[in-house]
Amino acid sequence: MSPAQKAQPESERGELRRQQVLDAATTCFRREGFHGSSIARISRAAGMSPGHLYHYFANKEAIVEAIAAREENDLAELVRQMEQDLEGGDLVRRLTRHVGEAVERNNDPDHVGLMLELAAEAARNSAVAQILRRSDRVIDARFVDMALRVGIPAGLDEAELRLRMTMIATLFNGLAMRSIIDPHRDHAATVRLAERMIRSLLEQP
Amino acid sequence: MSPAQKAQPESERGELRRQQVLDAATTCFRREGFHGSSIARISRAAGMSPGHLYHYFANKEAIVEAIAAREENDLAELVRQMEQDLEGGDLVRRLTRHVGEAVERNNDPDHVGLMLELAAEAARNSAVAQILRRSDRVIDARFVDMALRVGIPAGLDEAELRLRMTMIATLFNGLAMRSIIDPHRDHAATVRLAERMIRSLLEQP
Amino acid sequence: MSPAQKAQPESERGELRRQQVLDAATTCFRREGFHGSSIARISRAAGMSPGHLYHYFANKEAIVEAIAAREENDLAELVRQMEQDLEGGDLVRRLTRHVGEAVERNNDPDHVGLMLELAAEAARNSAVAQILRRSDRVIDARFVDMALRVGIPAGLDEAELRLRMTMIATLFNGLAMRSIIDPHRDHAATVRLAERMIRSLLEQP
Amino acid sequence: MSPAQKAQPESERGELRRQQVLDAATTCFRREGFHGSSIARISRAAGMSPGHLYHYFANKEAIVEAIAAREENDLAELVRQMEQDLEGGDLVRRLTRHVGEAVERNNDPDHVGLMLELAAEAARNSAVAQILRRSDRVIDARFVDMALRVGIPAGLDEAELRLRMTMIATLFNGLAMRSIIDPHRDHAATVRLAERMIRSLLEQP
DNA sequence: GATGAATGAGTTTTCATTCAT
DNA sequence: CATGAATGAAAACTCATTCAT
Repeated sequence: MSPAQKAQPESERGELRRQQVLDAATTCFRREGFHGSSIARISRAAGMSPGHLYHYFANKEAIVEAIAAREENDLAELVRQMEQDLEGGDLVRRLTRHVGEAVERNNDPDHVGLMLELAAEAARNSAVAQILRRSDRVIDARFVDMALRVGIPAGLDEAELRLRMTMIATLFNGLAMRSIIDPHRDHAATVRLAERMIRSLLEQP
Repeated sequence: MSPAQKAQPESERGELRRQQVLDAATTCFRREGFHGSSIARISRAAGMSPGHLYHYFANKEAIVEAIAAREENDLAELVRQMEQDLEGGDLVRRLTRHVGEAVERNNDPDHVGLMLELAAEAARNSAVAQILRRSDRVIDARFVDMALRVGIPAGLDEAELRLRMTMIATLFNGLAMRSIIDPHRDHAATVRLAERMIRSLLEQP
Repeated sequence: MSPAQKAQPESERGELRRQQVLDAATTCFRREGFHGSSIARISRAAGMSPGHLYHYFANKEAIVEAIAAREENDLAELVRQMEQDLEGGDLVRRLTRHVGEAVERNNDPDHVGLMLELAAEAARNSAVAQILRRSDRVIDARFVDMALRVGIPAGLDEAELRLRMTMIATLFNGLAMRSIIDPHRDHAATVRLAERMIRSLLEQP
Repeated sequence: MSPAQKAQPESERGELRRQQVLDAATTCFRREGFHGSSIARISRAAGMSPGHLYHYFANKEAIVEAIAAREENDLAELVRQMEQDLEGGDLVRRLTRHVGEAVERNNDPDHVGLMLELAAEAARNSAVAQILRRSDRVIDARFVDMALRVGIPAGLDEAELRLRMTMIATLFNGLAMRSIIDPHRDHAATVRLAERMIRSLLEQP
């Protein structure tokens, strides 16, 4: 309650608490799924009373939606890494440099679990589906932007690039799903073949 | 009403009722998810009392497991079609002939919804995960069998073939997931690029 | 279906099946209590279908009552042994000769469990209470008869003898209850003190 | 509304509500037994919703256990009376002065009903059995303490005293059970004979 | 006599949500 | 802002009982 703390805009502290809830809920959802995570548990994990949680979210559904909005598209991290990559090279070289990590991310049961949870929810809940769609479009645009900056393979126009990028995203989605069925897959072979498939998408017009 | 007549239909009728439950549950699960489908609803959809449903399944979990076991691997239909395909040609040609239909299947919200539901469940429920893993291994073996009969690309041994086939399965899994986010995707382009990716996996050693 | 079998009085075979149910129910009740034993389980234990069980008993309550009626008073076995005892001696000597066994019976968790189950039921269910009361009176009469034949302690009339005998029964009931709380009690000491208490009831007018 | 004022009543109120549940459950259990008393009924009797009852008890079993813990050993009241008895005299005289009341207590259907219910439960539920055992040991120790203070009969060591005290407890347990079968027994005669049995345990080494 | 499929009310328990403080 | 007591409508599951065969 120091003056400094009080001077902090109300909304800032509120936003912090809101994020606390989302972090707690994310952890719970990963471990137990949406339906396995009660408000009581989430609020306890967030260090707040169940009643107070409703100060920040209208209902449980709103938490799910907020998490869906916050949860990044699978390619987001890949794009970020490519954007920050100073080594250069053409698009394919830049991409393949980070495939290994992307494959690894899609083998992490925590990451994959929440993704599947969200996808399954989106299949039945159009509000969640729209949220995911929106964040997909955002990362899509960012990827294309970056590709245009770096230089896109000869013979591809922007529309075709967009299509091919979508297939890369599709491949990573698939890797996520398969990690459930085949959690001990051969990492090196997976990376090698994923790279090959990506190259096949970008190297020839 | 001879014993023979009576014995047969009795057990058959039980099996029929069991399948009735699974069909009803599948419908419910697609629409509402596992946790959104109450036993009351499922039993009503199956035309039976909730109590009686427990004659056929020990608990809700057992229904989920039975559905997981019944639900075919994504490649199963593809392999079946290739096996029945009389037009011949090498492995790649046979495969690509059916990619269009496979892409279409993975755009069907009903099919995809249940698949995601199962995958999300498997991420937290090892019993379901094992069931999916088992049926994956079965179709895997069948695919390899067929490929060996048809003739596998030069330079690939069986182990490498298996790895590549897994990537094809992965791709279809990815198509399923993306169909949620992007349900109106360009079918023709998707087929074209999927074929290209598959070819990249099988045409070069 | 041989003539001989058919000649058997219907009621005899029926009675046998009835007893089968009671035996099965007794076993179940001992292990799981009345409320823990479902008709399904009892009928399975009796080797008959649940539906058919209702051929012999109107409802579950009727089974409980039949078992209460069949279940002997705690003193019944003691009296039987005394009646068959050829060694002779006066009443006290005859009694004390069998106290050890009676104590042992009241330490058997199976015997005691059913007894308590019946007593607890009787406390809330007057039909069962009356049944227990009736069988108590029967054994009571038998004990007094035997005592009169053997010769009762000087100074006791029949009414007083009856009262004292009741206290002996009470003592055994108490031993049954305590065996739950103190299952590893010192058997020898228990017998010694029980004998002493019984002697105190019968040796002095 | 100072913190101190607020803190105290808060936790006290919770304890009060908890006791409300136990009181309500005790009443229900007496009348209908454990298994005949549904949570719905208990919560209604406690003036609270079924859901809220689970704020105070993890499950029905926990209520049973709490009642078992609260329910005093049969001798507890007797020992209390003897401790407060200012008239003095030796152990036997002190004891016999309160036998009448103890017999009466063991004729009260409410008291006896719950006791039998607990005993029957303990016969199949080791958690409950242990609780009863523990409270038995406590009162046991208190009885022996008191006896040592008052002076124990010549010729008895502490171990033997404990054994005999156990037989007194056994006798009262027996009186409880018999009160179900023979609710209209002759009170005076019962007291007279119970005293005699107790005296036989304590007057001669 | 005998079966076991079928019912539906009832059980314990959980949980999102509200509200007095 | 914050608590947590309180609700009541579900949920999964059980079971005595009935009845067509």
